[in-house]
Amino acid sequence: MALHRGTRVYRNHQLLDGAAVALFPLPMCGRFALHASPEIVAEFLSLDEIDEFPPRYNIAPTQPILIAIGGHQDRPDANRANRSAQLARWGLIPSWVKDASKFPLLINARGETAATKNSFRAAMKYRRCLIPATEFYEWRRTGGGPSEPFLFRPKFGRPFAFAGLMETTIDPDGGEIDTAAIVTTKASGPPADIHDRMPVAIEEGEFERWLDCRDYNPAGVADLIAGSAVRGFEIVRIGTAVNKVMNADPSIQEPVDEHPIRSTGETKTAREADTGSHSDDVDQLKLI
DNA sequence: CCAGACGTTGTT
DNA sequence: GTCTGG
DNA sequence: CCAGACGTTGTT
DNA sequence: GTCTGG
Repeated sequence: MALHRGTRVYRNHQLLDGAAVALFPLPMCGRFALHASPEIVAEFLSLDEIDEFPPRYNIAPTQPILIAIGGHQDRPDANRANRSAQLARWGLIPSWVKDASKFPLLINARGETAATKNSFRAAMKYRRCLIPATEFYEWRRTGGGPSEPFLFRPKFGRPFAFAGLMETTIDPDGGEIDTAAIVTTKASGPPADIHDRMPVAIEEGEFERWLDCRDYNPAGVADLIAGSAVRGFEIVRIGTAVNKVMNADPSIQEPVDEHPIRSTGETKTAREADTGSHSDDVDQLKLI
């Protein structure tokens, strides 16, 4: 690990007059939830079948996550995509890695560069996947104080899907291990107030294209990443209980404030529309 | 040619 | 400060 | 992503 | 396996 750490420092800096200076300003998604029923998720992803799974409110790196793969309609009778769901460890391990313990945890892949990186190139070309979720979490770093957690949730009750990359590797015991990472891009709109990076979400109408690695190469899906916007979400500040992975019950999602501090999308939130409470939040309402 | 990295986020 | 575990 | 460890010798 | 640095 010392090697990697040293390398990172070296690559991000350049020696000028003997002093290390940053070459460029280094401007995510590290936690999410999935508590829709398996039936809803299967319908959402057009899966023929799906195993049971429990509701999870605090999914963290290294844990198993549900992913959907496949998608080319190679069955003549298929009007629904030929997809399947399975579990993968969150933290992608490239197939050529000999000792995963000496390799950093790749929970995110930068969408801007993933197609050219050794670690992601093959997955970007051959093993794109979707990662269903019902909410995700982001932390806002404040000056010196503790970071504040925020919940990003769709304004209308439906799951969404992250753009994911999947890889299969062989563990020391000879067993196959499937791993996955979430694709990220530069944050824009309201999410940018929380964090510089955000996960890429794929619209339902584009599931097929993202998953179909036979007919669409990385260039053929680049627009899904570049044009990604986290639309139709509201962003609410939540308590710090989410910080601890052990805290995994629904209460960790309870808002701290009365209203969402931000909303993404074209209109005011459903919640505000229902209650008619515009008030202080309206001027903070920003559109993507 | 061989050796060694292969990544993201964040920080200052 | 840095690494590991979840 | 955050939280929590970060070590050795020896013993049960 | 493939790329970069030396």
